[in-house]
Amino acid sequence: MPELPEVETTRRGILPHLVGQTVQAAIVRQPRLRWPIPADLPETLNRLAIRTVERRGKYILIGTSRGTLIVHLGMSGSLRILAPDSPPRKHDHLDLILANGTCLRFHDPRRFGCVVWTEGDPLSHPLLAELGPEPLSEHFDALYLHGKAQGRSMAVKSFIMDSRIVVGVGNIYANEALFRAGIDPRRQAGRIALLRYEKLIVSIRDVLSEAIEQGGTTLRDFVNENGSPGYFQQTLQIYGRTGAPCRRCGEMIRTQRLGQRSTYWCPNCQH
DNA sequence: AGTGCGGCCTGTCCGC
DNA sequence: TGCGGACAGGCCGCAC
Repeated sequence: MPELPEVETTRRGILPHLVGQTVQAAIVRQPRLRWPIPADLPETLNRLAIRTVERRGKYILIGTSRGTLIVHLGMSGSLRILAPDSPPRKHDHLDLILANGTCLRFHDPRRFGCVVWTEGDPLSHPLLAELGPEPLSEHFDALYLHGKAQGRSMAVKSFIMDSRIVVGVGNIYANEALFRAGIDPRRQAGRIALLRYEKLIVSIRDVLSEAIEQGGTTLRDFVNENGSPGYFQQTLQIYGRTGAPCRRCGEMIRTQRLGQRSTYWCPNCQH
């Protein structure tokens, strides 16, 4: 399930194959994603030059001479660079064929992802306009997070997973970061001291950048742009380890649904 | 305004 | 072996 590190890994992987290329054709096999792919997308993209491949949160922004293709991988999506004649497989919903013959292919079994076209400033698009700061940017610091948390009663885990607060912290990394920071995921966001938010900021940054270095976590669905799986799941400290001993203190790891999401914590290490 | 939940999807896994 | 059901989860949109 692509979280920010997987999205960033994908972006870096496809970028050199796309920038400077021209779209020769677009093939839509299944338009019904989270939002339908417009029927005229192939026509719109025809002969456009790709200039940039950027990321905002978990959205990949493919910038062209006329507008931007906003791609979200949802739960199970992937973007891969393929040879011109690669036969499509199940759930290969969209191809962009480039002038040099290579193919950018969007694959997404669960179809929680999206491919949206926008002209004008992509950051002003409704999907992106309300997003919070990037977790790896300097704007994301303890003063900001602590300030935003004032008066908020929701669980801190739900709070850091809110993309208006900070982008790119999905369920796996929220669990991992809170474990590292020693914070109980159920604790109310507004009842955590500045100093502890300092620790949480560092944990979120570390967990995400380590995963980016390693090429992104793989659970079941993620395949990186080369088709080979990542391997960060081996280093997970808390996620999915219900009933297993805490790697730090040996206490049995607990689990509970929090805001419809599986939540894991060590009752001894996290308060 | 803040909070919490339903719904969208399919593949995988488990129990019968 | 087949089958139903639970589960996984990002994020929008809605109801309270």
